[in-house]
Amino acid sequence: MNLDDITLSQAQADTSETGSSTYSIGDLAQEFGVTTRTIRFYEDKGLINPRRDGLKRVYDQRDRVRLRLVLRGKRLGFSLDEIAGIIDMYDTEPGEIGQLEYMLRRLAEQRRTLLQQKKDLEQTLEELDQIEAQCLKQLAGMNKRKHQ
Amino acid sequence: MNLDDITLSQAQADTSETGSSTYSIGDLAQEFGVTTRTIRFYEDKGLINPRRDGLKRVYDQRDRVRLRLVLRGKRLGFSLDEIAGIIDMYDTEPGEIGQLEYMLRRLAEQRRTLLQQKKDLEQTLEELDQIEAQCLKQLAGMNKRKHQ
DNA sequence: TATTACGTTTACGTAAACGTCAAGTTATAA
DNA sequence: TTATAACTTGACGTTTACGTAAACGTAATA
Repeated sequence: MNLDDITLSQAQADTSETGSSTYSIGDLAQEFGVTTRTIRFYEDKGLINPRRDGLKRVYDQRDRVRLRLVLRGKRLGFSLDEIAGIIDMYDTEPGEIGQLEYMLRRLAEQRRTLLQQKKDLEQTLEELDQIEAQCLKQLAGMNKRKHQ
Repeated sequence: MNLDDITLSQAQADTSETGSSTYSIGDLAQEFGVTTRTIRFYEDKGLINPRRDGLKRVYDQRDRVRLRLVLRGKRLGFSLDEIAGIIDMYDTEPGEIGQLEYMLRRLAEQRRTLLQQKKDLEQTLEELDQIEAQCLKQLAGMNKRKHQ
């Protein structure tokens, strides 16, 4: 395979992070380990809005970042609706003063949720440690008897 | 209302954390802010197994702790199936050595998941901070102009 | 004794988040 | 030119996690 065989989309994808590269739906699906159906579904829910080249969806860096945010939100257990609300905060231009105050309240609420999660997370991790210690102790005991 | 009006279940519930008190399904529902339907559903999924007094479900401390674990798992975004797997680790008596090693592998995997979540969480919190700073800056600018 | 409160099972309904065809278009490779 | 790969839009199916309604039992209260 020589250089002429490299497709345009592959070449552009290869500019990686830096340039204003674009991606096909398949590119993103592969990169993030999701199906194209999933990505289209997110578009349906208004989470991503790629440009079109004819019919085909063309994703740019901004779309890619949005997808990354969606997937991170999912790993944190948020619903797509909640994620939509969160991502909106990322790139909403808040015009009036009321909007700003509303946004600050939402930020505070979101922070509360995340801090509760952090507590839950740390408790769970501690408990895992205890269980693991128990297991190792048991295992050590069994090895001892085996070697007697 | 005098002391004779206090029902047995209320009196027992009042021994709070210490004693080997029992609870009705309604008691737990109220304490944890879920519906009785939810609690029965968790039982259906094998997450809780209360004793019975005739037909009525009677929950003890162990059941209560289990419910607490389920709800914490939910706040962390796990499915009920995943939660079942996690809770099982809490009170499984691992007899043989193979079981122990299997459990250690599961613990390690669970830890990986939680640590990824922690990363996601901290990133998100940082970004919230940035957005909030932006908001406050905007707001400060608007107040300045207003007082000129 | 009738009502109210709380409990039970059974069963159908529902929203979310996709999976899975089907049927067609477009561009590149053989 | 034909086949293959990647894309498109429906549209129906599926799993999860309950909600909701029906129809009934039981126990304390008015």
